[in-house]
Amino acid sequence: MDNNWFEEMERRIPKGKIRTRFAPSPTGYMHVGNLRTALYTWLIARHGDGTFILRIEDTDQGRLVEGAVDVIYKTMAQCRLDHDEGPDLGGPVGPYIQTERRPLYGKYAQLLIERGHAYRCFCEKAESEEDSGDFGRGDDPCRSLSEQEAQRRADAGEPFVVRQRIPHEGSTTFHDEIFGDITVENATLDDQVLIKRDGLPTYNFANVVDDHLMGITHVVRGSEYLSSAPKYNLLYEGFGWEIPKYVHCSPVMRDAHNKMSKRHGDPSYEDLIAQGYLTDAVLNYVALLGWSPGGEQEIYSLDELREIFDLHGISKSPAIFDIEKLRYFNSAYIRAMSPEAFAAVAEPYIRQAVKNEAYDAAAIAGLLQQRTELLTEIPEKLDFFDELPAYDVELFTHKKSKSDAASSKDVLEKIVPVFEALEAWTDESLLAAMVSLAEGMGAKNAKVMWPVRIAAAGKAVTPGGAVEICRILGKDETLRRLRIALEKLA
RNA sequence: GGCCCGUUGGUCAAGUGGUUAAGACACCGCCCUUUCACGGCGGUAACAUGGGUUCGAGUCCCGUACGGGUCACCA
Repeated sequence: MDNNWFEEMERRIPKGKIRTRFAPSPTGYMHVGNLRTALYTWLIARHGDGTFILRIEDTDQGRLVEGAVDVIYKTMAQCRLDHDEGPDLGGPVGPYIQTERRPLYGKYAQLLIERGHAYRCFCEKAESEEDSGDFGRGDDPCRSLSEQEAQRRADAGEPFVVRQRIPHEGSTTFHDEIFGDITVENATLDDQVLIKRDGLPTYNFANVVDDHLMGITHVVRGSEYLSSAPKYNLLYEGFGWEIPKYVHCSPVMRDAHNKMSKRHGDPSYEDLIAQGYLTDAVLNYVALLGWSPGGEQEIYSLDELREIFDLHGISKSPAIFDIEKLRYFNSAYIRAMSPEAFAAVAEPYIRQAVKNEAYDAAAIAGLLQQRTELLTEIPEKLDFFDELPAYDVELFTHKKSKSDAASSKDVLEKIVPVFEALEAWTDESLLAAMVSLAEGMGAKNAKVMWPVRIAAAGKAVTPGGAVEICRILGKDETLRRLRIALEKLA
């Protein structure tokens, strides 16, 4: 073995700073749990002024998805989870795509074999579940093959896998930042495969080698890997490497029994955006799904999260994804936007419903901002602008303002000439006109406002009141609609 | 089934031996009001369970139940 090569690899490892990595396998789908893992991983690095790395784990040749890596880049960029090293940026410990690191794993596996912590196994691939269960639990005949014999068969071209040699005796304790110390009997661990028959490493082996070689200090991953973690310790011990901090996160669930999944139709990050959710709201909500900063505050910007993030607030138990609460976060984020920013994101949705350019999109956005939870809900709220809907005179009946068909007819007959005479068509002039009519009639404002709004919009629920609706509609269109109402009420 | 892990209101959760067991979403009621919202006020609702330890347990220990994970040449 080339000791210089190993030493050179060790020398390349950056030391001293926090280094974390997000290591997705390219499936073409960024589900919510994935996004949360990426967020926490990024947060740990950024909170500690560390380095955040993107690594692609593509060792499963059977599951490659075209364009999947682009989905990852795009999502990370949209979420502003920037990385410092990765396939696209390079870095001191690359390459950052596992299939491009292929030769490395073989060398480290060989090192383990020489040290007696691994062995070549020439057995046929287990066909049935029963077969696989017993093998590798120490019963694998290849485990006791002499090194000379194994080398001879390998040289003869006989296919093999490399398995980890787990001790039959004793126990292994590993430490997790969230779950604490976990101890298992070595006898319950199997001689897991390290190098597959195709020469590529398994996830478990590639992870250990790459995390070490890339100087990763905090390994963040799903709790489904918890039970294989003790085997990692044995691997680290076999190599004589320092064990990184492990942070296992419980899954994000769709209900009490099932994880969020594409198969069940649960939304990915992209789906949520398409459904009208804001990236910042999604990030904020996801951060709090399974993690708590402790206080009563719930709304946090990415910068604030970076400031306060502490991995010890991560929960041990799974959290159910609640779309209702995400919706609430989304509406809170929308309301907190500047009017200009909201107008900018809302405009495309406004124009889906309002084609008439005479109606100002920014003005309409002003009405919508305080009452929009999802961007995609915008068009349906605006269907009365381009065309007055067909509506029933029953709409003029309103208990609270004591309005009915007769009173509405009376109000509209009186307001039409007032509106006709109005020179300025502004919120102020419209309001003044209607308030003074109400005063003159000895009625509450609502008695006037209700029929005007119904006549102008033709529907019971509108974004904005009579004043705003009339203002945006303009004088001519408003009067036209009020006269139509009078005909209906005649 | 073996091994590992988990369990505070419907949901997210605070809580690290002494609290009237926070807060948020959802839900209900009231108020504000030109509709719907927004906002304000209030309400319903929880420590899975049985034993210990202790003056005292949601907090510590053991059992049970329920749930999840894992037991792949997938990650």
